[in-house]
Amino acid sequence: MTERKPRKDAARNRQAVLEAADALFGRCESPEELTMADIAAAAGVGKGTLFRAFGDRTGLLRALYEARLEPVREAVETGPPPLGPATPPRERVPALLDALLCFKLDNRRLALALEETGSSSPYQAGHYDWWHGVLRSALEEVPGMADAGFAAHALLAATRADLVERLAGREGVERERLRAQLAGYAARFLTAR
Amino acid sequence: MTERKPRKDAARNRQAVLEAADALFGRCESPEELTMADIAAAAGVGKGTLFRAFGDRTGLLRALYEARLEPVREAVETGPPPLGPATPPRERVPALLDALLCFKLDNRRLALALEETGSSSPYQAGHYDWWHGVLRSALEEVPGMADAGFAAHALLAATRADLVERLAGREGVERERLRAQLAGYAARFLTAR
DNA sequence: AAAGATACGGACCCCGGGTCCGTTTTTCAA
DNA sequence: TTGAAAAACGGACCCGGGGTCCGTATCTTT
Repeated sequence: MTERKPRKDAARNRQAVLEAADALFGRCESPEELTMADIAAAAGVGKGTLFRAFGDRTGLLRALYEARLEPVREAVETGPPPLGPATPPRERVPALLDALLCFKLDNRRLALALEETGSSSPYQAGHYDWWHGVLRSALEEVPGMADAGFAAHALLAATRADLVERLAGREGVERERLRAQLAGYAARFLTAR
Repeated sequence: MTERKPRKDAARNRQAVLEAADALFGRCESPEELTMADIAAAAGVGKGTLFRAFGDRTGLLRALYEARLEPVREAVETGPPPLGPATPPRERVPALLDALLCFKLDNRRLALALEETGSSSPYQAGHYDWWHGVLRSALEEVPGMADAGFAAHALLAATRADLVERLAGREGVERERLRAQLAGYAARFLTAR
């Protein structure tokens, strides 16, 4: 047993930081102008505390992201159709992509901040592998689907945070239109052969 | 006439920097550990010179990238099939994607460095818009293709530098296999309906 | 050849991520 | 209840890298 329950103040501060950061990311324009010191200040906490709780900037971003993602993850793993595991693949694949797109739209700044951290992100954040695994297995069940692994990567790439930011942000494409476009793209891919 | 021809030493130094940086990016492991000071030193030049010539880090990266891309650009704009403009779209689209993939494979570090600069890159680097324009017009000529603009974005996303880095680098997928996978993906998308 | 224009280069500035350590709070056993 | 050990606090501090500045060197032009 290497688990020791954290001290009360530590838990409280961790929570405060999470909430403050969450709020700040929602407010700010671009995520890289949001400094660790800012977040610490907003949470009423010292920088040391922040780094002790999350290790580094990436750690904090990941924790935030993970918390936000949790409901989606649950819906995908144990929820009802069209997201849950009981859905037939031709229906589930677009549903997964749509859920991911909506998630990125709802968490633009955060996803952006996380995906542009260090080299070969977001491919080393745990959730990517999870998404890839789920999508891949769904694709594998589609008759005539070759290279489901690569296809999963390629489809996921269509929801990259910076692409979403460009389309929804800079070009002003509305949410529903973007969802429709992605759905159309996925549908075309799925109906092939 | 705002054009004035540059002084001889300026031109020489610019060239030296370009060559030094090019060599260094080929050699180094990950691009973010390659500092401006390093490049200046390798080129036998002061930091000031480097920044005067290229503005900032991104400027240098762009100049390098542009120089490397030039031949490809030419092949696409005025070359013979399957890359050139005379190619029928169903053949040209995969050819374009393959050329882009090969380019990224041949310039992994550089592409990586450029794509992870600042927020919403690489979508603000000029060459992206160019690729997107070319691919989009090719797709528009495919019968039954809806939303060619989005499709172009999505297909381009499948060649993102960090994805290529993960597949070719971390997972060790060989060049030919990766090309085949991308080709298969594109083919499936194109033959739909 | 000499002066005006342009470029050089490295010391210097700034800012943000990350660390350190003296102080404070919590925990827990006696 | 208490006191001492363990854990957390927080902000001054460090460091490295991008970018600037300006006195000096080089080129260009007449």
